[in-house]
Amino acid sequence: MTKLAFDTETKGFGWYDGETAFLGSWADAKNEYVANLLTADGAQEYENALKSAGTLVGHNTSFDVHQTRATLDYDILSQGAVLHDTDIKARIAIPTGQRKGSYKLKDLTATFVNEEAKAESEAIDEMAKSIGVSLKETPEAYYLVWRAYPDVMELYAKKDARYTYDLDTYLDTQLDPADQSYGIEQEVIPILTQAEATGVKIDQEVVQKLKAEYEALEQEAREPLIETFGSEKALKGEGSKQALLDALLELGVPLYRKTKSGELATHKWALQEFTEQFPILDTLMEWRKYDKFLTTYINPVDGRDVVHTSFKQCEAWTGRMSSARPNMQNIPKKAGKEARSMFVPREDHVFVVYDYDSIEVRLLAYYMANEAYRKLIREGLDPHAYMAGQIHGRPMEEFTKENATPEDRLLRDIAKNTMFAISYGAGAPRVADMNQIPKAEAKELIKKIKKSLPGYYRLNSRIRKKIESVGYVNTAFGKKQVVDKEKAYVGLNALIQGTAAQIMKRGLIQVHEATAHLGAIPLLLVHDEIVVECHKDAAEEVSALMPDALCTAFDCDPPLQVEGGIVTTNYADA
DNA sequence: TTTTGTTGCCAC
DNA sequence: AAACGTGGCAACAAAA
Repeated sequence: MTKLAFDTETKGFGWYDGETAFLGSWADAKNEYVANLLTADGAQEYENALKSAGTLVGHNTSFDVHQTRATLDYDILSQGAVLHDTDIKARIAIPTGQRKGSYKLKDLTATFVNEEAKAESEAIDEMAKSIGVSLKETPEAYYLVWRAYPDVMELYAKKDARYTYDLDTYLDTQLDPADQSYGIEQEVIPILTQAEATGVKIDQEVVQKLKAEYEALEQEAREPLIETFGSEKALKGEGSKQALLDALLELGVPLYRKTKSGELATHKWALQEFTEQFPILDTLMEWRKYDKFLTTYINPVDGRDVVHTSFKQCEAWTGRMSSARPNMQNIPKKAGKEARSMFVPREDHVFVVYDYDSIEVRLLAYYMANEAYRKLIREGLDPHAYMAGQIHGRPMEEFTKENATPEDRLLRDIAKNTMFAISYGAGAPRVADMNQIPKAEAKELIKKIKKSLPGYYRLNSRIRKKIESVGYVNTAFGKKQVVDKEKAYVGLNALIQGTAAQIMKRGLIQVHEATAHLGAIPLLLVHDEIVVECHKDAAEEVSALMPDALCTAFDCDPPLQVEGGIVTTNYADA
């Protein structure tokens, strides 16, 4: 079976809104081809070419699959061809940190395969300018450029397919055989594509209810603010940042924290310590919350039946995924968790939701290789209660969820927060902030926790040495996590988070393998959480299969564990 | 005018 | 001694 590289030229990102493709191009080992997808003949020719391939290579393949499905009503995934993606392959073979420059097709090609690629993207820019459109602003600009200069655009479309083919060939020589990462990514591609294509159903009734509710809350918070500040200039509109600052200083709020650029900061960390003396600050923070809720979470779903997010499989250098347009990975859970109730299963369907239980802590225990700490977690004891016990020199039982007094419960939570912060490489100032304790105390806390983690120093110095000598650490699956030598303190985080991200991807693959025959479709991936949609009749079976599929993604001591189950109502109840 | 940067804040 | 990591996005501000 032949290998083909393929590409589509499109009118925009909104394939689900009819912003379809107008050109399809493809390349085999020798030749390049292009077809006008707006004609029946061209569309057929493109479809036939795709169908003939045993291996298909794209750059950001998911997007082209969506475009092809939307334009030709032909689903590449149904054909069973092996899919490759040069964007993802490049990010594995030449990791972020090692590569300077972007992972765009033409940039990669110019660096590794053919220098003239760079000139072409500039030439398209020029053509766009000559007809007065901006490629950045309006994706439809590509269409307009094609209409104005069809021959040139068609030539470039063919070249894109050629570049993709040649880049793929080159990248194959750069993949490290000891690194399993690309194989994992490759299997994830079609699963994510299906998730994007299916999308998540929105309950408009709930959207409208929440919208009205939050608009009222916003109004309610706004009034006292306007009264105190003298006008609404301090809230929104031109000059509002300065106006707010002026108003707060006028009130006598002794702001002192600085932003990155040296201005006085007004973020919640800067405000919270003065709320007792100036209750209006609480109102301000509330108002911001309502405003954020409306603009960021309500707007993108207002009036939509289904949202189709776009997953970026390897965007983060740690290997984590990200989600955009809209970002489905930062829907509020604590602050305004009602937002999640807008996302619902389709009729007669349910969500089956599972997430890995404390995966970072488990991986930390695994890597520290200390039997006592491993055992603690293996036996299901609370590692944060243990840590609180170590810090305060008391038995851990006094800090467990069941036994702890409210004060001790607080101490346990501080220990927990600090654990997370440490694994992210945080220093004393940040720990002091998040726990609302003095900096000196935070420093002491960090020290005690590190000392109570048997094997922590050994692990950390091993990671630092590795970074200093080769510039990266390897995840459990061999992925290179390039770490700046100046910032070696993030090495532990790179290892833990990178490994966790890959476990999630393997879990996703196994869940798909185990449940696809039941009609289950993974819809959302939120770092350590997976949301699958399936018919209610299949729910029990899917739910029974998922824990094992997820937990066997990586064999470690202590073993992985998940929690979750069936949700019939909405995402908020997960 | 358009583009790019900054601030603040949501998630894990 | 000091250092929190990864993202996306809205709104505003400044530069081109």
